[in-house]
Amino acid sequence: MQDSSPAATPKPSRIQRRNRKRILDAALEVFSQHGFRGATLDQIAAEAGLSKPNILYYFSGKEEIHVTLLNALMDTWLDPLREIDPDGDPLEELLQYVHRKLEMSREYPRESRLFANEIIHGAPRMGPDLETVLKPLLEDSAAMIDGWVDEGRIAPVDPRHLIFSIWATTQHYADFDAQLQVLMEGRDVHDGASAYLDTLYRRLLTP
Amino acid sequence: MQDSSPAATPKPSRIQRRNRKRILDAALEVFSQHGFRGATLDQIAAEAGLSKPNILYYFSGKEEIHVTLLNALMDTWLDPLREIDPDGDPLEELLQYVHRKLEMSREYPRESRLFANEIIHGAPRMGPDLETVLKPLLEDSAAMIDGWVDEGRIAPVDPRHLIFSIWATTQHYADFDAQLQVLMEGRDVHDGASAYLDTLYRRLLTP
DNA sequence: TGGCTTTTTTACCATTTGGTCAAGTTACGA
DNA sequence: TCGTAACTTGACCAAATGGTAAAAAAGCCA
Repeated sequence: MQDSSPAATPKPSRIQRRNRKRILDAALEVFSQHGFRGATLDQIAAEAGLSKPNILYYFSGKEEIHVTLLNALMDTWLDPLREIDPDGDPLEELLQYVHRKLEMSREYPRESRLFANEIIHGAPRMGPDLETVLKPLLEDSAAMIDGWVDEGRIAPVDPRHLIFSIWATTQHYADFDAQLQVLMEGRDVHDGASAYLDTLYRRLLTP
Repeated sequence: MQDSSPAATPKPSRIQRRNRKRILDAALEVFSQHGFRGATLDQIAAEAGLSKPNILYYFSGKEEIHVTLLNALMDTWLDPLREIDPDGDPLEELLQYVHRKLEMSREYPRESRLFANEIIHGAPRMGPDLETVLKPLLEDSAAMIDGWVDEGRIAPVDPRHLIFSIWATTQHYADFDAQLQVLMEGRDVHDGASAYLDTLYRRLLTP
């Protein structure tokens, strides 16, 4: 069942897989911390425990590493949205979505920052994916929510801005962590956030 | 009433003021678009219509330009929060704050992105300001909101997370503009956002 | 207008950095 | 175990970039 089509990549060897993974892990760390321009191949190489030319043996350049990360990210990042069950209880489904997104911000802050950084700078390497992957998914989700509103199962709300606000509020906890560390010194940020967001969206959506 | 203390900067000439302003304007444009590392002095110089060495005549280096921008930004950025009237109607005061912040995101998206970029990368140049300026203001505001809750004038809510969510939802429209342009192609983003956020926070806070 | 200060430019420099290349070294199937 | 392909590395390079030095030009005031 493995790939065997003619023009495709032959077959990644064990070493290939191991080193590509090392590189991508290291690159995620470095890119999410310093941004694309701020990151250097030397840093990535050091973090990965490989030499710089060796990294360029596995990837054609800095750009390709970055794009690979972004593409891989996109899917996992949107999974929670896909997992919303159109047949479930609307309020609970949406609240669960909020909590899953918040959880992702805590589990994968580097991915969140990588993504935020890319968008802030005009999404120069994500244009196509935004259009072909994100947009259709947003439209589907919006239609679903609109349906729930029409049935009177949640309070009337603009579905797109609802989704934007969920993205904004949950990812904020990953992207602005440095600020929160200063402002919430000592307090448990995550538990407070979870409770607050639950209240926020429950009051918004309860019919 | 002008400055005349001994050790202070003598007196900025007309040319000084004009060129420093040009440089800061240009730097805001370039930094907000490419980030600190991604911006080059040559770009700033071109944008400002000055030569690179001339820029270094007015600022000691790239770093100083960036820090100057960040400091100037901090104050105007927090003004809306300071303008909340403790004696006004709580719900209306908070909603007005939301709208003012949203307005700032639309009027000054470059400033928003500059700030976001700095925080995402760990706030390496804003640590002190966060602690001395932002934190006290947050604490004051939180106390005020807590007071309103205790008096039963707004629904119970965690004041700090409330403020965080206002920051997140409003600034999102500036920081993630590239994404919104793709997703909301054609639609009027701002009007929708204004109406949505009004609903969101009204339902959250109405006692 | 002459002389002083402020401003601007031309020509450089040192470092960083993405990327190349050819010469090793290692893994692995026959 | 031998040969070939896969992998790794040290030595380099060219371009980009932050910054400097000193001379030239422009303002400004008496």
